Amino acid sequence: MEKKALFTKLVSFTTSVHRVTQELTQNAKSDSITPVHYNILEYVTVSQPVTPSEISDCQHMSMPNTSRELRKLIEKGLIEKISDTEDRRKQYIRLSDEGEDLMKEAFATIESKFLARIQNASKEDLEEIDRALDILQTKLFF
Amino acid sequence: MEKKALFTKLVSFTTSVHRVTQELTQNAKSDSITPVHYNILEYVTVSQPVTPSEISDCQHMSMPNTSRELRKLIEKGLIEKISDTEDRRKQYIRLSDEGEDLMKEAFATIESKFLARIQNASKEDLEEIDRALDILQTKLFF
DNA sequence: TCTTTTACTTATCATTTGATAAGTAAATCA
DNA sequence: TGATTTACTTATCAAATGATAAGTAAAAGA
Repeated sequence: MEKKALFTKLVSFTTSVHRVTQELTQNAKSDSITPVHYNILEYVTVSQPVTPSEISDCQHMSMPNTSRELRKLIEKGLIEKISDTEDRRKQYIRLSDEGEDLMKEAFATIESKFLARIQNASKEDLEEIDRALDILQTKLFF
Repeated sequence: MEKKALFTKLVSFTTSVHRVTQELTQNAKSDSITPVHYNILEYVTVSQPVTPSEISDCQHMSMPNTSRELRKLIEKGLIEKISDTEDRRKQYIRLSDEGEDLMKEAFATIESKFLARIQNASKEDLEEIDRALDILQTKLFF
């Protein structure tokens, strides 16, 4: 069946994506940052401001553990907590200036590795890649 | 610059891939299997037979830790170790029958979730997805 | 043959992560 | 107003993971 073959292809594809992502983010994650902390920071970076609950949901982490890790990140000066003015139970998390710097550096490292990876791609290749990303983003990884 | 935009697109794409992968493999990872063990088993499944050194390289795990985790998986009866007949320092790891069963079940769970995800896709969509996977696999995630 | 290298193991310790119970304060509901 | 729910915190314990030192046995090299 065709869908079965597609599934097999998907498995090796996601394996490759994970491998390449790991290669790209290797060393980008500044030392003294654990994987969990990096993932939280990455999520906050692209979605800020976010609530602890959202982080908990998205990172599949219990609220107590999320709370603990956020406290550690605050102690490291990488994120800030802001109370909601309307609902005082709610908190918003965003990067501190120091956190912004750290993530900017990380993304710069990742980007330069990415550019090295596609340096031999032609203009047509890049357009194909662009279109392929759009297709998979909308039709498979929504 | 166009490559910059492509990089931004890649970042949100890989984020989506990770999120969806996590959704698909959720619950597929039988309980009593840790993330590290699951990753090792997945790697062994698609690449067996593999040596401990290869697992160590691929999973970015030190040899001592790899050795320990493999011992645990052997104790659980999920993998087997076979000595190389030519080079007696070398070992080969492959799934045991029990391990095969476990991974078959895991992949079946993942596949059914995948099928549910693409159930509304037309034949044309599936062909587009297929082509897009090929393009990205060869031109970006090699 | 002697030295070095390779492949892997054992042991140990610190840190991270996961899980659970219990608690606070604010908002919502009835 | 009193009960319930929501959002989050604190505390604690067990388990998983990471890092390092030291060691074994076989192969390869000089």
